[in-house]
Amino acid sequence: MKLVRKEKFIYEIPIDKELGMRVPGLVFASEDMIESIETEGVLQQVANAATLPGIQKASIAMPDIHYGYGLPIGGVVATDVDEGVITPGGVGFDINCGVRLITFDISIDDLNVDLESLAKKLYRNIPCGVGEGGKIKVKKQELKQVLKKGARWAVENGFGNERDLEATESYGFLASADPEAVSNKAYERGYDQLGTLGSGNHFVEIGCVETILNKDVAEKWGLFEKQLTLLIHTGSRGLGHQVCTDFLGIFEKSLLKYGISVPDKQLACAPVKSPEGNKYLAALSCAANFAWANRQILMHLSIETIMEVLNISRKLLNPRLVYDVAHNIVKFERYEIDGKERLLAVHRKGATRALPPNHEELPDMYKDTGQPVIIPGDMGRYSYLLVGGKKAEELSFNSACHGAGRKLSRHKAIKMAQDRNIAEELKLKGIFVISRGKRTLKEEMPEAYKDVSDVVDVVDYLDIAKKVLKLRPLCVIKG
DNA sequence: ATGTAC
Repeated sequence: MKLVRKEKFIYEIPIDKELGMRVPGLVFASEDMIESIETEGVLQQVANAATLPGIQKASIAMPDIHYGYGLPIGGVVATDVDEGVITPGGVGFDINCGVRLITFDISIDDLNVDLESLAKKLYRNIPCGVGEGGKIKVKKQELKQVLKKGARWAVENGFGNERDLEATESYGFLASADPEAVSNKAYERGYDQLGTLGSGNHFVEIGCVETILNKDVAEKWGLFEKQLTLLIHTGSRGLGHQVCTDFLGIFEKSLLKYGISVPDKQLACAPVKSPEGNKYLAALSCAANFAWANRQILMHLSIETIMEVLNISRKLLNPRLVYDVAHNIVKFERYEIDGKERLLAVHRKGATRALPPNHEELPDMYKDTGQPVIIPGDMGRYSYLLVGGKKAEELSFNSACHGAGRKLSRHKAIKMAQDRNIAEELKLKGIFVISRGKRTLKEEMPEAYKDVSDVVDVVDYLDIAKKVLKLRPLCVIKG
């Protein structure tokens, strides 16, 4: 695949008419990253996405990009709502997979419990693992309310407060949700999965602020060094997975009907303004709302556990949600294209929204600074908090990276880890990890990922999002 | 990511 270096950290895949590319590909990465990206057929996926009807400006790849279903994970594709398509491959199976960061009014110097007992208690109280349900069980009518209201449903049912909604992307729900668009099969998978973690790269992590990198913003956001933090990464579980599966099937059949040809079947799509496209948007929004309710409940369960173990009141602990971001989603957003304002369906698949200062969609508390952008790394090193930058609109439809990005496939990681005891290795570094699945820790070992610092450096340099602080993990719960 | 295969 032809790749042209345009300037530092910006590479272009020129338009290949034979392939049917409508726009170029655009890759944000360092020279070192380009080498690993080029080997996996990932760039072919970036080019394939550029053939989608209605795509605007470029098929965009973030520095944490890696091979995915249809489109790479770490991709941004914006299509015109009137002339373009919507595609499940551009969102991913785990609809509204995302991450939220919570801070506490407590320094790790004042922590009077050992981390191991905190990890054990969290593991006991957080349902985790593939296919696992939790204690919260809802019937169909109630689940419909969840799908309609998102995080608000959780708040109305005692899991959090109004301020949490202010500090959640889209205030924790998409109004385009229609519970009638969701299949019975998806409902079946959702009844007992509210407030559950799942598996794979999902986690609940207690950590602390290691280094402040932007004193001004950190101060405005009330963050300080050695501050105790909570990071939660999960999505819409089986329900969202089923919604994705359902519509991949529907779109594969409707391709012919709409005369759309795609270079890869996994790019199955439909016009945004078709009955199929509308229904996918309605169902995807339900799954997104389920995920926001899920993270809201998980936050509540985690905070209750921390209060119990630390034997501290809520008032003293003072849990505060910094922000909740979605990194697998499609959103309708307005952008100026060739001097004309247009409504675009911005697909972010493993990409985080990064709104710059003064953006109209920002809540008042983040108007002057820009949006908090949360970038989790691997469980053995660190994670980052950034803030939306000035070049995000011009370069990436207000999107940044979403994590460290896989360096090894799950299969390769397991093979390489062999008989190693990853939990024991991390314990030597002072990080207590408990996982339900035997293989999960091998798949998720630090070496399976790029160094998140290198990834974050790229978006920081390009002013897509600027670094605010670095977090360090202390105990991690995984599925 | 995922009732890791319907």
